[in-house]
Amino acid sequence: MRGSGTTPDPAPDPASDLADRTRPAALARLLRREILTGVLPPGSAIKERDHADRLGVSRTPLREAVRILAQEGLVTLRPLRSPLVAQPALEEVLAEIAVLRRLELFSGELACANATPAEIKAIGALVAAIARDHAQGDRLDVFDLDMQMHRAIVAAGHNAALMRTHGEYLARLFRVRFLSARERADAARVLADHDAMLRALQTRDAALMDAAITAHFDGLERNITRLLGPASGPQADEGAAGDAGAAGG
Amino acid sequence: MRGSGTTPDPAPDPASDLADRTRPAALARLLRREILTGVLPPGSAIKERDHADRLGVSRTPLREAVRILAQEGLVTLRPLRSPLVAQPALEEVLAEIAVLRRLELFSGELACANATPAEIKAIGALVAAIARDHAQGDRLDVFDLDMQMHRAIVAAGHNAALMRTHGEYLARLFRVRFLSARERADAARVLADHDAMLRALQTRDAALMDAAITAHFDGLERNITRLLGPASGPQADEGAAGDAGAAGG
DNA sequence: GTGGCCGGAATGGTATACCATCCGTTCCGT
DNA sequence: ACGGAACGGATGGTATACCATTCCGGCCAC
Repeated sequence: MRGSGTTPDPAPDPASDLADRTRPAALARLLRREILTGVLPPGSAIKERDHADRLGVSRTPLREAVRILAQEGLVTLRPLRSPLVAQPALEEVLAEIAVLRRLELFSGELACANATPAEIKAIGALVAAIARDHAQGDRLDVFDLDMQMHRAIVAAGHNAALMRTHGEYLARLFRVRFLSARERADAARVLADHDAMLRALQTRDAALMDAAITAHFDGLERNITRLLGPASGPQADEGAAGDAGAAGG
Repeated sequence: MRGSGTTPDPAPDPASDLADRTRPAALARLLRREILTGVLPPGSAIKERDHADRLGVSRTPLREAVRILAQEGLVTLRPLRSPLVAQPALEEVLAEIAVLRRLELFSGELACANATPAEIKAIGALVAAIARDHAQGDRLDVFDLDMQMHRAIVAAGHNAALMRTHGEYLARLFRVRFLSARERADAARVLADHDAMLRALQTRDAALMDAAITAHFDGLERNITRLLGPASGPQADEGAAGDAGAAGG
């Protein structure tokens, strides 16, 4: 394409799937990563000129990238002022988790009703992969696979709108879910939840699915409340996610 | 043709307040209106140069406006090709309605738990206003008030994320909900549903709220399936919303 | 000493010129 | 006569110059 470009643009990104082709999407991915890993701390300004220059692109595509991140909730736009890296309060995060919970509960119902054998099989493979990687302590892979699994369940519901909205909430809560996934205390429960979800699909047991998802989200809310609740209100947890994610760079 | 002051105005941004002032937002509102009223029919291309010239702005803000509409689902973007006015299939519309139903069910639960007396009173006023206007045959006012009421219930749940996502779905389904609202056959049921919702709030009766919302959406799905199901598929219903939308206010 | 006003720098918003890609058409070759 | 490759127009994507607004620092008046 453009000879001069030489954007780093490497492959491994946990968050998004279809973003490969357009430049704003690639920039959004890059910035998203920097936000989620703490390179761009919450509350910091994203000046168009600076970052466009830094990334070797013009302001136009960078601007679009910022808009994408804004709609994902990772940055907040202010008229005539620099966009800021979002700094969601615990209350707002919990509100989003509550919605995500409902979305996944709905997905679970739909999946139990509509999932094809092939989809169930694929989800089973993901569950197995998660358990395997977890045994090896590969937290990042586990996190990625976990997200894939949840996406697969939603996809198995065969509701395009639900998939889209669910994906938005996953992106929005990426950081917070990452923080929760670092907690290994409840690993056994998480794996049990996954297993229950799989069995629910196999037996078309909507009630079991509901229970498993509920347990999963109860755990997530518990972790988040503990991690963000007491100490950190505004100034989140910088170093927390920093080392783990920064590896990609 | 449209009076300047009296925009029906789907107002798809319940959460973000800053939508009024910026130029792309204003352009998006304009284009949204043209799409929903059928001036820009589904499937038609939105050429940046043409519309920018027509509206007397440059391509840059118009481009942003198109992106806004794309995220609302009213237009579909294609890489390196003109954006198209979206042409959702019945299946996709039903999928979105299914999600909206879940969002409102959740809202209903939250509202029953968290609504303040003042909020309940305001919702009661809306219910009364709807009944009154309906008796006078003022369909457009009814439609607008109905949307306000649903928004108010969601707002009474005090979950900002839910309000935002709910607003997105309302905007996305604006046209289809409008079509349904034109049907007066089930008017009595609609009014009964509203009354039941209000009573549910007043008595904090989550089960009743659930039943009322379910009935409401069953009716919506029935209407939509009947209206869009047999004949129209791809080429929707142009003239339908065209003249009616003009009067709003 | 303090408060208000003014001016310049910084920065997002907009306009516009240029480039890359896609599509329809045409023209050549078989 | 038909098919494919090349040309040209149309159109979205990108870069960049310019404008408007905001913020901040310093100056002046009180």
